[in-house]
Amino acid sequence: MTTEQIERGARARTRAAILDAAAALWARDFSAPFGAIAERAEVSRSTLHRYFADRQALVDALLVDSLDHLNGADPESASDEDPMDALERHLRAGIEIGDRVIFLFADPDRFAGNPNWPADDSSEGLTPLLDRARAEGAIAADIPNAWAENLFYAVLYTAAEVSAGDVPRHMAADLAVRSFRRSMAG
Amino acid sequence: MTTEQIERGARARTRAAILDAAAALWARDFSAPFGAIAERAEVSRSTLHRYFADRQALVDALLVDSLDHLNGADPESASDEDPMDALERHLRAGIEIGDRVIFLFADPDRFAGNPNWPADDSSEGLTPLLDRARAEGAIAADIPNAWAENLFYAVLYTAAEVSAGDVPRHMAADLAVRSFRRSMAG
DNA sequence: GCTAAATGCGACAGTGATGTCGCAGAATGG
DNA sequence: CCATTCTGCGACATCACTGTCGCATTTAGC
Repeated sequence: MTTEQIERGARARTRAAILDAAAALWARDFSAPFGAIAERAEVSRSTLHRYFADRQALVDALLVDSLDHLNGADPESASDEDPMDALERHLRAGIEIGDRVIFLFADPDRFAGNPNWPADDSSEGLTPLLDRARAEGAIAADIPNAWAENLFYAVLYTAAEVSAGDVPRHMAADLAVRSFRRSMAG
Repeated sequence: MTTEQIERGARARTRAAILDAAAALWARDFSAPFGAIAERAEVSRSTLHRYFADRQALVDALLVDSLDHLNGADPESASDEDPMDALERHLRAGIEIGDRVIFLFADPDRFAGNPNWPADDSSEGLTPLLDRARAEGAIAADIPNAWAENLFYAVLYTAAEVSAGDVPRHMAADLAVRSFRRSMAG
């Protein structure tokens, strides 16, 4: 390969395959060993180590990659958009990349202390959208953000879960949206 | 100790303490080592091994114990009880034993192939209650059991999760009940 | 076709968890 | 008070995963 920083072509594809494999396995079992990830990605363990020197490197890379997926799959909402519609888009986008989301949120303190993990101050994440939705009455006043946000990801998680079974993904997504909207209603 | 099968007294308490410790740790990290569980249970690793010969033995014991908790904490509903009320009692009972529930349902195929894991045939688990609730109109006709059941445990999981934080347990339970009932409404 | 990069294979030592012991002290029950 | 049981401590071999090599082979670029 050339000396450029940004990988592309075959190398980028291999890297993506490894991240996909890691997300798929670590979503279910965060203790899945490197060997299993390599096998799933159809690379040798040696190659995996050439892309990611150690476990921490792969965890970090998958963390930022998953966050990119989550944000990138869902363009920022216009400030005049209905916040509940924005949440719905965010939910549907998340279901499309289920493994990444499960990896991110399966264990709430998996990335505690990781500099790449977004701090959960009130200006980040879902909070502004939830606040706006509550101001509009789409979320009942007595539902705290902690519950709304956790339930959001639980519903997302469930949809990703169910669509791995016999419920088609689009149907799971519809059910998820419907369940979340009704859950939040006052 | 005598030769009786059923343990009681101090030995039963030690056993229960170990199971509690395992549930608490494994709920967050299933790869938590035996040493950590022993420490949390305030027993030596040797003693832990005297109660449960190997990891699999403890996993199995915790599985059946958690299922017992889940079912036992919730007396069978009278057949004339409103099915949605029965589900609510089941949900509230589950939240009381959050760690056990998280341990049971954090990874849907953690116990795949385990003979103690209830087969998901339609005559078991929540299915009869869900069917009755749907017949009464408390659950919309177009919500499949797969979604209802998975969402039930997701809501339960979320309540257990949130009540480990700054939301008091009774409030989390109320939010969970409310969210589930509204999610299912037609 | 030639060169350089990328990959697979196998080996290696290091590490942490596991499961098994024996022994000595503490707790328990008659 | 004595015998039995339970427990903690530390040692031990074993195992699986990890991270690092060197070398041979394949692949890709010019």
